[in-house]
Amino acid sequence: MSTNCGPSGDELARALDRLMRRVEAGVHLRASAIDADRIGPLGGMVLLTLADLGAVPVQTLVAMSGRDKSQITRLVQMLEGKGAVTRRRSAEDGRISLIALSDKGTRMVADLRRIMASVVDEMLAPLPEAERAALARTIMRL
Amino acid sequence: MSTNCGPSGDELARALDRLMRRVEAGVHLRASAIDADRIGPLGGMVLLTLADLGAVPVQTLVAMSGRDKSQITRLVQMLEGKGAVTRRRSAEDGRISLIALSDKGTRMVADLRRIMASVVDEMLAPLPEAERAALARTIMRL
DNA sequence: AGATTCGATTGATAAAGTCAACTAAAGTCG
DNA sequence: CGACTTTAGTTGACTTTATCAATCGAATCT
Repeated sequence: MSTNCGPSGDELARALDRLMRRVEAGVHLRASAIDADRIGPLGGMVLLTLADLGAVPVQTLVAMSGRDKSQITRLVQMLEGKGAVTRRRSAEDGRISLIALSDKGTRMVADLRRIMASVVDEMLAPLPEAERAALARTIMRL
Repeated sequence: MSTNCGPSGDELARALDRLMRRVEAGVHLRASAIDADRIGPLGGMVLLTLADLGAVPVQTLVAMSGRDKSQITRLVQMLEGKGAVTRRRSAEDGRISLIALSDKGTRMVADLRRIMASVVDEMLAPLPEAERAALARTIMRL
């Protein structure tokens, strides 16, 4: 498959890994500031996913997060308890309960994104503006 | 300077966040395949950090990971128990114990990187080769 | 020296994650 | 239709990971 990829594939993965570790650590350090509602990192991840996808069944959140379904069930219960998400039964399929952001959840996502943006900004500060823009365009294409 | 940044800063953060969530989920799903030695995701993170930095005190790993020092202490004990890292007291400062990869740990890092690279490759497959190279160059500059 | 700071570790406890068993709604096929 | 299998989601028991305060010993500071 990747026969003519040369060494760049490995290099890229390594660089991306390093970047991700830095972002991860940065986010983790600011966790207490970020996570005022105590929804945890996975909770934040799920809210962001919901912001991307709209109302989805639990199983979609399972697929997008790669976690166990029981964990997602309990996480959604917690988020519902905190008023961050709402659920309604699907009309077509009675087994499915559709999860969506509430107004409060939407506000929480906005906060999350603001803080994430500040972490990323800080991390990408050394890059010239042009390159940052190019990076944004490239990544967004995925 | 950042006043005329426009929406790109936020967009970039959002795109990067989405990419990271995907990589995270991809890695999580392959966890059982990746993590033959059962060192956990944080264990892998620490090994990769050690591969980047060489022999470092525990507190450096704390700073790089953003976790609690006690957690890192126990993690290092576990990694030492599995033969992935070695430790020796610093000659200059007797409080510091320097952690470094063992031969086995180095092999584990190679494995980790190989699998990470395959996940990333798969994820970046839709990009044309030229853009992937540009991306690698940009990220490596950080 | 005595007090203090700093790197690292331990203990107790809370939170997150895992695995198997279970309920109920859909789909399958005689 | 009515037994069957499958699918979405939930629950229970349990393991692992993370957190927070307290501690220990080696440096540092008057």
